[in-house]
Order: sequence, then structure tokens, then C-alpha cells
Amino acid sequence: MTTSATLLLQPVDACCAPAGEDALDASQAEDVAKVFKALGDPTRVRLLSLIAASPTGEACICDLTAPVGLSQPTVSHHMKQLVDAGLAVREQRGKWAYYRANFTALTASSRALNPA
Amino acid sequence: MTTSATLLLQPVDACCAPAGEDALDASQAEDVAKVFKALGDPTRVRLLSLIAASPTGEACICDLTAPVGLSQPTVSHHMKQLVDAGLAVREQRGKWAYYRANFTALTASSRALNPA
DNA sequence: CAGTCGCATTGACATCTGTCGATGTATCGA
DNA sequence: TCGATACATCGACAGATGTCAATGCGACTG
Repeated sequence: MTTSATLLLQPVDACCAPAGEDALDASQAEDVAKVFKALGDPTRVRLLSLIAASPTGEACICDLTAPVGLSQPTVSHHMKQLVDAGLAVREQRGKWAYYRANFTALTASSRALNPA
Repeated sequence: MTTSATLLLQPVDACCAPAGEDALDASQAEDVAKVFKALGDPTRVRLLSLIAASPTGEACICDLTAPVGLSQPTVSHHMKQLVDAGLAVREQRGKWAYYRANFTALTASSRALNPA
């Protein structure tokens, strides 16, 4: 993987993007698009919403297949996409794999695109 | 087109989503995903960023082809995607078609997914 | 230890997507 | 009126994407 992660590791003393109000360059745009692309599928939006709306704030694959009406491999595949984009965090506990939502990546990308 | 637009036309007295903190249903997820999907391509992210960073806040196709290094039909195609998603507004003035960025759709979708 | 359960991976497939060249359509200028 | 300009649309094509059934792999349970 060639993630540059320049969006998530902002210097603390910077308000927004390092360059201020200029347009994003190709590399920055790629990082931003990666996050949005993961949210560009209704199923993944639904999965993340389900996880976030869960009482415990987390969910395993077996809890998610029924609500979205898709097969287990498909749900697993989608969750991998979300994890790769930094929008979900996976934690293995015994037999189960628990996922939590992480909206930090979303707000970071949104702010990179629209520093307003 | 079957846009339900339930995200952009929130009642003014509602803080966030009509149903509060429940998970998004399939229809809502589709609307949210449509916006994010439009931003799921690095070129479109770049285009929107270029427009927003422009001094006048708007740009025509001919100003955008060079920075992204793509053909005119391709840029036109991408801009149509952004307009359809509500992220850009097109205005024809004489020979030129001017585009402005509209981040309202982005913040609405973000808030629908993460009301926090 | 054998069986079951939860999940990831693989392979396959139909569909969608980004891109281009060619062409069509207004609009402006000479 | 004729040519040039700006843009959209069309047709085509390679590559990416979402989905499933089948399989593999750990972890728990009897």
C-alpha cells in the first residue's frame, strides 16, 4: 500500500491544509477521494450507519448480513474497504470480528476539500 | 431520475436527520452514497477544489482541462457527475459554461451519516 | 479430538466506470 | 454568412467494482 496519509497526520498547530486555501494537488486529491470512494456505495454507507447506531457502537459481521440482505463474504468485503479507508476499525475478539466506526477520516477529508 | 432529496430539504426546525439517531434506511443510504460517490474519483475532487480555489469561485471547462490533464469531453463528463450530485452548479453565459462549487450537499450527507 | 461457528479469501461473472476520438450544437467574431 | 470557439453527446473500449458460491482457517464447544 502506498498511503501517504498526509491528511490524517496534520501538524497540530495547523488549522487546516498545510498550503492554506490553494487547490488540492493530485496526491492530496487521491487521498481525499479514497475516503469518499469507500462511502460511495449505499451498502457501505448503510453498514457504517448500522455500526454507529448500535448500542455498543460496534458490530460483528454476523450482525450486519441480515440488515443489508447480502451474503457474508460480500459484507466482509465491504467492511475491508471501510477499514482500508480508515472509516472503520476492526478488532478480533475470539471467534468474532468487531467493527467500530471512525468518522475522523471523513471529517478530515471533508475539511481538506472544504476548509471553510 | 428518482432523486428523493430528503437530505437537502430538511425542515428548518430539525437539528439533523428526521429520525434522530437510528441507522439510515436503504433509501437514505442511497442518497448519501450518491454524493460521496461523486467525490470518489480523484479527478472530480481536484476539479471541485480547483473551482473553489478560483478567485471568482467559478470556472469554465476550458479552464479545467489543463490542470487535470484530461480531454475536454472527460472533464465535461466529470462535471456533469458533480452537478447531478448537487456538488456543483452550472450556469451558461454565452459561449461558456461556468461552474460553481456547492458544499452544502457534502455537509448534508456527512451530517446524515454522522449527526454528531 | 471432532464438529461447529464466524470470518476471510479465492475465483468467476455481469455490470459499472473512466477515458478517448469523433461528432453535433450553440454562440461569438470577422 | 462563414469560420472558430466552447461545450455536450455518442460510441467504443479497457479496467474497476459488487456480488455470489466454494473453500480455507482459527477459535470455541461438546
